[in-house]
Amino acid sequence: MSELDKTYDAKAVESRTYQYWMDNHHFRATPDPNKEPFTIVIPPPNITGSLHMGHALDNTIQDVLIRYNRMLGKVACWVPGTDHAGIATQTVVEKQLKKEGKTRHDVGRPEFLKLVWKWKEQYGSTIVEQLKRLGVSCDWEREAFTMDAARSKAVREVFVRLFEKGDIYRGKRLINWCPHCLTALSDLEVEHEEAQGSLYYLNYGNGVTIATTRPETIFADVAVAVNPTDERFKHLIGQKCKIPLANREIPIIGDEAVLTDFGTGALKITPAHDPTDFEIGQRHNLEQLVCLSETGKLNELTGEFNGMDRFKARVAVTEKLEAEGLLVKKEEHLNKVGHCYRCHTVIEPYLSDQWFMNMKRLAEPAIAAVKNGDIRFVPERYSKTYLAWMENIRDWCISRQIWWGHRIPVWTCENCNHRQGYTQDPSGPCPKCGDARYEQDPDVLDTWFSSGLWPFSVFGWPDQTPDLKYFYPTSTLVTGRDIINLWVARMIMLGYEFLGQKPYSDVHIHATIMTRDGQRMSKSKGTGIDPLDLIEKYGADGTRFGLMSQATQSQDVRHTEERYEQGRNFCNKIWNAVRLSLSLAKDVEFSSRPEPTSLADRWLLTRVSQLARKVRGAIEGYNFDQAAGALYEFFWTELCDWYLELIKPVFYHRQDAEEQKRVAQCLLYALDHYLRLSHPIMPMITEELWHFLPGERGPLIHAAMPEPGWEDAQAVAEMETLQAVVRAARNLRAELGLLPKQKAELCLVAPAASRALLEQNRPMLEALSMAEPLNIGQDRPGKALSQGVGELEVFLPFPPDFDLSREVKRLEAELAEARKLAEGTERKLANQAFVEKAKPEVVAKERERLADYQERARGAEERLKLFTAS
RNA sequence: GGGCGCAUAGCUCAGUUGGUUAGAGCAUCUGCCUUACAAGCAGAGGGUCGGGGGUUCAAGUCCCUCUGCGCCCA
Repeated sequence: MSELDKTYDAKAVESRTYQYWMDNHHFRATPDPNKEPFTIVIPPPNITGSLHMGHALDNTIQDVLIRYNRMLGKVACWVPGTDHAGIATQTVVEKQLKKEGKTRHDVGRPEFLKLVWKWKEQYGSTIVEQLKRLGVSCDWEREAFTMDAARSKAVREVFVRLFEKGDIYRGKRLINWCPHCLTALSDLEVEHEEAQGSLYYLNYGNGVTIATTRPETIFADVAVAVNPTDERFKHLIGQKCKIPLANREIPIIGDEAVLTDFGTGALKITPAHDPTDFEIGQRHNLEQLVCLSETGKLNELTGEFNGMDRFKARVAVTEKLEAEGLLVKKEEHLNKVGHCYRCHTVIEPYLSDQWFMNMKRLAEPAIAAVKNGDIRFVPERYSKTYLAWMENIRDWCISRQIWWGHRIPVWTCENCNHRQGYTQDPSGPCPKCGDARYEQDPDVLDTWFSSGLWPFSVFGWPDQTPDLKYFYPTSTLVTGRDIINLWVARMIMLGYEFLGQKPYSDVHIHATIMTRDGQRMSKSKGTGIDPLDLIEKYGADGTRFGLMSQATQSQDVRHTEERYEQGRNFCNKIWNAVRLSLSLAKDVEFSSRPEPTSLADRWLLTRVSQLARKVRGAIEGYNFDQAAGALYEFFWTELCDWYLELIKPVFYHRQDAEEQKRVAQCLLYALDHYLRLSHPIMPMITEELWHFLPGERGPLIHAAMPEPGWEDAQAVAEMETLQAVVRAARNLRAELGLLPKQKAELCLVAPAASRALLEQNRPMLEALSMAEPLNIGQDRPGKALSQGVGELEVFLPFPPDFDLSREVKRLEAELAEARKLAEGTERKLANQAFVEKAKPEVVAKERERLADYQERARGAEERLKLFTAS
């Protein structure tokens, strides 16, 4: 293999590595009965979308899981795909038409759909291409689209089966209507926002004053309701009052749903325009009068206001009421108003014929699954969000009055009105009357209907494909909390209903990435961050590392660019350290069983093993920040700052070929393990470097994930002592203002027992603390700076003109600190309750600590005497 | 109104089941282009863990309460 480039070029590394994987089909997942599957279905991004930070985080997590499990030897299958995004896509194409001065009705349904498909072919894969820049290892040969033939087949099958069971039905109900998009929406597609409005008090005669936020709907009033327990009004129940302006008499009824402390306690009932009123109306068998049109304008029922927009009408009606003296008063009022999730228009509760799915029955097994742990939310708290929704679930309005989407597969006979669902377009006569004229329902299905089938539709269901048998149920779903009910809940319900099994075992809900000041990122406000810009600046591996280092189990993380910069710097560090290592280990063969002879080697390999344990545990527990943190700490601090520095003398200043080989093999072994452990998070740089290591190397993407192995606790303890000595020496050198390369005499004073350790590691100590000469003994030198390290002491002799008072001050501080700690510990141990009640090992530890503090205090005191005595 | 979450160094965040002197990155200060890396090296400073109360031998961690912020559901 050729030489490693002198500088790390993320762009070059990333494009050639990704190409290498693609060319060799390394992402392909094929069922293998001898192996365990590990499966993830991607949350399909909208074809209208472009990559944002949420996608970047979501997909990096999925890629980490997929790559990790692939390296565990499983058949890792990550199915990618996109969602047709009904309203969003239709709107995009309608906007295009509008530029030509046309509407979709001008071109007609078939022609319009052709245009949408054309748009999809042209732009629909933008986001998929952007995902590839992140380095994700989806099995691209499995790419699915919610409206392709296979997915459409699943949609029809599900619809028809539920329709035939009676679980999908048509009904006239109060639904959420968007007067701008001109379609029904489900409850979950309405965003409630607080808005400052007014509460109008209107005189309805007969001593009744009602309070309403919507005076423009009085024309559709059919009753006034009071609470039957309300002493003020109960005598009026059964009497009548009169709608102002409309001058229509309506009954006064009693209903427990009326709140006595809201407004006046009397409520006008408009069943066709308010959900609460609708229910009250049903209980009392009231008429449902409609006073608004589909576009939110008042209709002929309102007389002179006919044709006026609902918000203008609110003002106009109020003015007229006031003019006629029927407006009693007007108060400021804060209320929650529903808005369309797509266009932000105020939603109108609207009486309309729609298709609904009965959810109660479907919800049962889905609730049980989460309660009994069959499906696990990580973090666990999100199961509450899910259960709260599911346990109060209402029927799902699944029909949309748009054209782009899965058209409802129900045909109605024009002759006998017989309705039938068809999995394939009907070709024969009506099964009821034999008439050949029937028409398909014009509506399409809610987009979430098809995404709800995603975990099995992507494997070819309803066909019993080998893929379906092997990969379903999938392993983990990774998504954001905003679509737990919208999407996750529906997948679980439909999974149990049609496959009789859960769609996945784990649902990992990751944090939402917010702006720096904690706001939701928004395209319209321009506060969004484009992940592609980050990739451009910091590389995909650097960006991924930055993302993972922030991937905690908290609710939100605020975006700061420093994390990605850290990721980039880290990649650069890895690149350079590998470059140095390869130069040191030149011509050395790789060994999977190196001989860790020196203390440093034993320590390093122990740390490698511990790292493997940490990384595996962290990824398996969805603690990606911990995995990233452990990888960073090991590599930067332990491998680079310590190990590489202390083996340099072996190669630069000593000529022992055997020693060099042993050390190089330990180093290569550590790198080999390290690249494998960090591959899931930083796949491209690691794959590239992997091939530069000596030895037979297949693709890293399919290499085995290291397991914890050989460990030597004593080596770690000894190494920690030596590190402390070196730190103390450097500290003292800084105190004296010595330049880094300036050698200076250093004295280490230690009891005989620890002196052996120091002697054995003399070269390391000399090199890392620039000591020359290095004296190891038991006598304290006179005029020297000093610092205690456990039972050891480090002395740095100083020149004659050195200001003693400074060192005295330093030692006094050291003494005071040690005494303070010792006293605190003494107090603790003197407390009988502590000694009796605390666990024995805690007490024992505290005793050890006390001895250590006392030792330190004594040392500092004695060293201080060296100055003050003379 | 109900539910969930957050508040720890100047900034962004870690801190397992309560148990060393509460950590990291960035920023700051000092000194270094030391033959892998200035996207770097060595050293340093910086926190009464939002306020109050409680449980406990022991609380950043558990309980209650208040304040501020965010999200979800009605």
